[in-house]
Amino acid sequence: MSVTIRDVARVSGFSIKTVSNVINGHPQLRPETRKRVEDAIEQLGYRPNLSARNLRSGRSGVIGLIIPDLTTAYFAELADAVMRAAAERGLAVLIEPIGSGRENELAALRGQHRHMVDGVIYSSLTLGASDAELLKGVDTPLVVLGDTSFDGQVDRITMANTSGARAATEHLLAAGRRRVLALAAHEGDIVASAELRLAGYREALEAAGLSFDPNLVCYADSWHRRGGAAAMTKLLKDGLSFNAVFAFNDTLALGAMRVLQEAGVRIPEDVAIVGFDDLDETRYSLPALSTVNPRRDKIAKAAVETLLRRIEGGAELDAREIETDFLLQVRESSGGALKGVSGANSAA
Amino acid sequence: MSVTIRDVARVSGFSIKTVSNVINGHPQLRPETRKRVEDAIEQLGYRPNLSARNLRSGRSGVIGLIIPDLTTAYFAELADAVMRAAAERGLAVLIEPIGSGRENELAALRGQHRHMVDGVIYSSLTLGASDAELLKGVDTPLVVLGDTSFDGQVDRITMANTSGARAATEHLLAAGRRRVLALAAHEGDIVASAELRLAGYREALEAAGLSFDPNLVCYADSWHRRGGAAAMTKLLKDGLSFNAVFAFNDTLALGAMRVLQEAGVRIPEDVAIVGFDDLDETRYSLPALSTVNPRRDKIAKAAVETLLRRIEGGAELDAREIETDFLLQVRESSGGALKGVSGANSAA
DNA sequence: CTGAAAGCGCTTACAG
DNA sequence: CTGAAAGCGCTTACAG
Repeated sequence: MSVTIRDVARVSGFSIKTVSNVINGHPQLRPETRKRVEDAIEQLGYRPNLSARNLRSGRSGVIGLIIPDLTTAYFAELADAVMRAAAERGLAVLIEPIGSGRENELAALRGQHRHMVDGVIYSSLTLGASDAELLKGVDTPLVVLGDTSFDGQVDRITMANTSGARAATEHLLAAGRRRVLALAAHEGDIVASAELRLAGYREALEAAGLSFDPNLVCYADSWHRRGGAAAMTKLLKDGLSFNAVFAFNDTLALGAMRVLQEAGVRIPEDVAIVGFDDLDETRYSLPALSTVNPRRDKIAKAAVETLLRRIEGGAELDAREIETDFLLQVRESSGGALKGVSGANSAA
Repeated sequence: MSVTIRDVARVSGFSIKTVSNVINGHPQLRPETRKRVEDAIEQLGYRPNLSARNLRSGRSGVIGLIIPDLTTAYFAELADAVMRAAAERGLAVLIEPIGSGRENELAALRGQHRHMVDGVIYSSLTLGASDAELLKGVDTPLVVLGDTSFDGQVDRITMANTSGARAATEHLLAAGRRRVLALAAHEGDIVASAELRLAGYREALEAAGLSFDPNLVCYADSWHRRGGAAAMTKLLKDGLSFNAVFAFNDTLALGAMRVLQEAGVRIPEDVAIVGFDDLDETRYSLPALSTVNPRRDKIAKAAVETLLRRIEGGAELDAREIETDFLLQVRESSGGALKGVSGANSAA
């Protein structure tokens, strides 16, 4: 019923092979031939059948994206970025939300969609360095997004946790704040990124000649708004003194900011705040939240490119690790008038 | 290189046809035959090649979901629900975020992924009744999610806008509040749902014997937090008197609530608030937001079932319109102790 | 540059 | 119940 390459061949007067050459953009074609074939394609409304093409080529043109869920802003925005990057390379994305927990993550690696996709981008929270063997055993091309190193055994894209955190802290210190609270969380196993961001925080203190005060490091019991709010409530009750906050992610920052404001603390006059992630909503909070933009666009692009390279190159290829740069997004919560600061790009 | 049905036939000692029968669960098979084939499948680790199956059957097992974007909480949660519903029917979902604007929406109907999907679920903001012809012209099976009626020409799933809004308003009135502000927005062309919700609001007033006061209907200039905040700021400045707010969506409610609290208004003591959508974050706001749960789970399930019916039944089938029910989710912002109220289910 | 033919892995009438 | 064969629409050596 639908138009096939055969119809195009018949109408254009050329062979199937020639039509195929036109479709696939082979260079050695007489312009006139190309033109006539294209006219026939246009006239018939021909579109290649992807199932057939895939059957032949062994590819599907679809990549998988494994994330915990789509309702957390962070992952929704990550998915959005990956879809855009994939679209640019003509790929479609099949999202597999797997819920939280280590078992789910492991199960996803053997998921049912594996046979529909050419490769998988896998945003992992719970896998650790000791799982490198496991990941190598996966026969689907795989790129991991995450902060845990797998000793160069798996393709991985990561964000500038340490340098981004350092820049955020330095920005607060540069404004004259000397008591910068570090607000982190333990929940889940995202510990890797918390450690890296803490390291950046300490680097900034050191560079400024300030000593590290463990009392200024606070752990919320979740990475969400509520966790940030609860932690800040406790800190205020305890009477801790500080004039700036570097929260390890935006939702912690938003929760903490909320509690500070309810307590009559002015932001940024009394306490300046910077978050991490640059979620869309940070632009709309009151005041707008300063934050570290981890360049999800670049992460997504690097992930897609790396996956494509792996799909084409096969398992023998050496694993690649890429760390993208960051952008310090200065908004109202930490000053306002300052310009954004660019981060350095480093790769391993 | 990979295991094919042929290998299974060889190892099991049966013909390809018999193996195929086992895979596709045909009933007329000797248990022993089935067992031996299944053993061979197990032993070889055979998995059907979907491209081949799709080429043969003309199906892909993938459905498309067209939404404006994935970074808006509402659509992220909708996408999540659709993926769950699809997974239950063995389908994968290809999300196509198309940005906002009528042109993008129209373009998406002819999108490049159309040939990879068996059908499309389309969450439309800007299409109107006059576009029914256009939608009928789409040759891909299509189910629309939205509040605009297409005169029964297109399969459509919609939520209980009017009865949900009525229940929300009645809940506020039942608590003794007599000046209930209706907070809506104009932006985009989501006007259809705004009108339906306003109708529910008016029904509730009427049923309670109260007259409708146009001054209590307020339009923000966007459906987002910021719009709700700006509108509420203006209302407070104008000195409008009210003791309850029914916001037409959750983000408007959250923005308004924020401004009220900053102005020292206690919630729910001074002003009770109810939103619409039951976004995940409403559970974590301070206070937790009461809201109308539009049962995205049911909407998604109905959409997938209806699409499957259309895919199998073809274009001759009569179009189906389904309105799902709702659940009033009473939380802290409007009282707290009250139980949730179930909505009636109606279908056209 | 172009044509005829094989084959990707599967399902499904058609015969037994 | 089961087997041999055709064909879904495409790409790609292989010959010209």
